[in-house]
Amino acid sequence: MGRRPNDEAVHAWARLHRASHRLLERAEGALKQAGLPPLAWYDVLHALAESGQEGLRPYELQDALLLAQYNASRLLTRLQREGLIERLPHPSDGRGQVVRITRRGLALRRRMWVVYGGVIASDFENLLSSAQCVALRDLLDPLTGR
Amino acid sequence: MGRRPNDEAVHAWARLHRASHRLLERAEGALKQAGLPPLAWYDVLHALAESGQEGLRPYELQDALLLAQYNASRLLTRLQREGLIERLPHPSDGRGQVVRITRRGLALRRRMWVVYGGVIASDFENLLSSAQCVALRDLLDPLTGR
DNA sequence: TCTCAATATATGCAGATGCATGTATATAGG
DNA sequence: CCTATATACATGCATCTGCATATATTGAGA
Repeated sequence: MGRRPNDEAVHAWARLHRASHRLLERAEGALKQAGLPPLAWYDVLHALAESGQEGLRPYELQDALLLAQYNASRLLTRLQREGLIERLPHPSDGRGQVVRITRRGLALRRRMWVVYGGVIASDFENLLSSAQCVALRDLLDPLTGR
Repeated sequence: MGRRPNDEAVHAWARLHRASHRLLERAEGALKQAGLPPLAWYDVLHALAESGQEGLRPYELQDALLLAQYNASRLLTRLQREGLIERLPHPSDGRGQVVRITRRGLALRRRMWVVYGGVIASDFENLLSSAQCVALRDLLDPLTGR
């Protein structure tokens, strides 16, 4: 574990984080400029929309979105306060709850995707061919694993 | 700008950010566990060390590290408080200052690199061949530009 | 059934961040 | 030289985040 990384690795490492940082900044900026909430809200709404009316447990959202437990808890509180999600007590597990997206949440998700998807299209897809996207994905694949 | 991104792009986008997020989390975790300051401190110390005794203007650091102006200002305040850098009034530009790393700063940078470089080696270089690092870098290159 | 460790979620507090704005100096145009 | 605008940096305030810890419930085993 105490090894020294070689130059190629260090440069690739730096570029990876720089690219990610810049792109996220763009996306956040575009959302803000459109008067919309931050990306994290979209991620939650998207995951919940995909889960259908089954909804998700908060800990499932944590895992899916790489959120810290306390961040998930408070993020859900904010979304709930805006009427974008609902939190129901879990029928069989008294410790937990089930989170579901509301119609308002679905509507906001759609409005956010117009902006968010637009950034992905113009600032990302625009600069990479489809094959490059696949190649990038394959290269990053081993890094994503846990 | 209002276009819809295709699937390959969306997946690659997601993986890029997920990989970056996970790796940074690892690095931050390793530093914290070693009782060392966060990555942002390393980035500043590294940039200043590279700049030699010339030092850098705060706005140069902002550009190099993609920091918001107010973040840079406060980050430098913290580093200064710990004696890791010094801020001198700029000789010819009365608005500005010159930031230089101290010997303490150089020493901390070295200690941080042992841990940080170790993470890069084990969690990144370990999973990608040298050629893959180069390929990754090339793919990300167009995304880095401004 | 009682106890204990593990799991699910929430929260107080301190520190970090974003946003708007403030202060000072520099530079360009008349 | 004077004024207007741009640049460099700092900061008050509200929000968000991390960290530690609290609360409730479940499940496994004695």
